[in-house]
Amino acid sequence: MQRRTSKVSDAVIRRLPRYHRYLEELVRDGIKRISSKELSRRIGFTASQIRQDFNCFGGFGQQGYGYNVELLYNEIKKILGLNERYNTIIVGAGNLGQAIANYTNFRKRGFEVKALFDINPKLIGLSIRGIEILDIDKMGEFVRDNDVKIAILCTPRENAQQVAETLVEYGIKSIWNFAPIDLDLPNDVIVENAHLSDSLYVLSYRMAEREKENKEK
Amino acid sequence: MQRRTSKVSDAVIRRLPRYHRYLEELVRDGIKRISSKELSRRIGFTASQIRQDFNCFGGFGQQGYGYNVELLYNEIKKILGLNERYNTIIVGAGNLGQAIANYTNFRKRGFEVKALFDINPKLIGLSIRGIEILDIDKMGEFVRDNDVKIAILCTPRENAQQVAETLVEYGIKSIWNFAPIDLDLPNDVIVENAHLSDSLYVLSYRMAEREKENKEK
DNA sequence: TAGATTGTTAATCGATTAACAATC
DNA sequence: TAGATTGTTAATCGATTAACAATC
Repeated sequence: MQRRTSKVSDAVIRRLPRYHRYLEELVRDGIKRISSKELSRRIGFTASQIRQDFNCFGGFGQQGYGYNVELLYNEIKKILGLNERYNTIIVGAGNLGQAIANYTNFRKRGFEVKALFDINPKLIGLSIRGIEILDIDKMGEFVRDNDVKIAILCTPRENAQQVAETLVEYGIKSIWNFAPIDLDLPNDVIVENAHLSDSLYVLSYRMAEREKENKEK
Repeated sequence: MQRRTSKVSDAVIRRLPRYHRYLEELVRDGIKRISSKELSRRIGFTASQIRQDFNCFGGFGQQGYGYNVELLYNEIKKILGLNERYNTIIVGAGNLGQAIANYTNFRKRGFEVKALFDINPKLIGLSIRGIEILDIDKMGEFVRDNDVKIAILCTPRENAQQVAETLVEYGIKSIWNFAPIDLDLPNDVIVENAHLSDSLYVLSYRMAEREKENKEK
C-alpha cells in the first residue's frame, strides 16, 4: 500500500496530451530536433516548465542540442500508454455512444471498441461500423470473455452510477465517463470524466464575464 | 484595455459547473439550506475552499445558517450565464456534430442549435431533429442573419483552423472546439476546448502508471 | 574551444487550507 | 443568550518561473 512512486502532479499529466499533439505535428513536418525555447514558442508553455515537465519522467534532452523530436515523441507516447492496445466497450448506445463508436481516431490510437450495450430493444442487434449493439444483460459475460480494459460510459445521468457499479463488479478498473455526474466508486477504479456540459458552461461563463466587463465601461 | 475586473482564477471557474450540478441535485431533492461543511462532504472540496470560491462573487451565505440552496443555485446559474439563451451553430456535421445536435440537454440549458454546416454534399439538405444541415458556403450569411453567438467546431483537425478563422471573420466571438488542435485566433475570441482525446489519454496514462506500480512490487 | 541548451536548484507566485472574529 | 457558520485574513503548500552550473 506504500506510495513510493514519485507522484507526478495532475497539472503535469494534463499537459502531456498537448505535448503529444505538438510533437506529432513536428514529426509530421519532418523536424528532427527542437529546443525547449522553440517548443515554448509553439506550444505556449514556458521553456522552464517544459524542461521541468519532461524531467518528471527522466532526461530526454541533450545539453547544447535540445530534444530529438522522434525520440521525445516516442517517450511521451509510452508515458501516455499509447504503445498499448486496449479493448473497450461503450455502455449507452445513444447518439454520443454511437458517435464515439464511429470515431475512428481512437481506434487508430489503440482504443478498440469491441461492443456497445444498451437497454433499448430498438437498438439491440444494430451495428455501428461492424460493432454490434448488445443487450446490457450480456455485459458481464462480454467483459469477462473479451479482455475489456476500459468502459466508456454514455448512459443518461440517472443510470450512470448504477451501471458503473455493475461494470466494477464485472472487473472493470477504468471508466471514461461522459455522464454528467461524479461517480462514487472504489478507489482502485480509475475514472476520467469528459463532462461536456461543464466545458460548455465555462464557455458561457466567459461570455457572461465579457458582457459584464463591456457594460461596466 | 485596462483590466480592473478582479479576475477570478481559472481554477475557481472550472469548479463552478460542479457546484451547479450539486446544487441542482439539492434543489431536486428538496433540500432548503446547506452549510459549507455539509456541501464539502458531498462535493469533495474543502469547506474553506467552497466559502472562498463563493466569495469571489459576493457573499451568498448567512452566518450561523449556511446557504439557501435555491438562492445559491440561482446565483451560480447567473454567474455561469445560464439564465441567457444562446443561438449556436455546429460546423462539421459528422458523427460528433450530429450527436451534439441530437443532445437535447444543451437546448434545455439555453443553447439552441440553429443549423449544422458541412462541405459534404451527401449531408447537405438532411435534418437532425428538425435542424438542417446547410452548405458551409451559407455559413457567413446565416451567422449574420440569426444572431449566432456560439460556433461548435466539429470538423476534422485539418480544417479546423481555417474554418475557425472564417467564423471569426463573420463575427463569431465564442467557439466550443472539439477539433484536436489549439486554435490560433485573435485574443478577443473566447475558445473553450473539449479535447476528447486529451481526456482519453489521461485515462490511459493512469492505467500505464498503475501497471508500472504493480510491476515494481 | 565557444556557444547553446539542458537538468536542476532556488526564488517567486498563486492557490489551498487553517484560523478566527463577526454575526445571524 | 449560546451555538453555528459565514466571510475574511493569515499560514501553508504546491506549482511555476528564474537562474545557473553542467555538459554536449
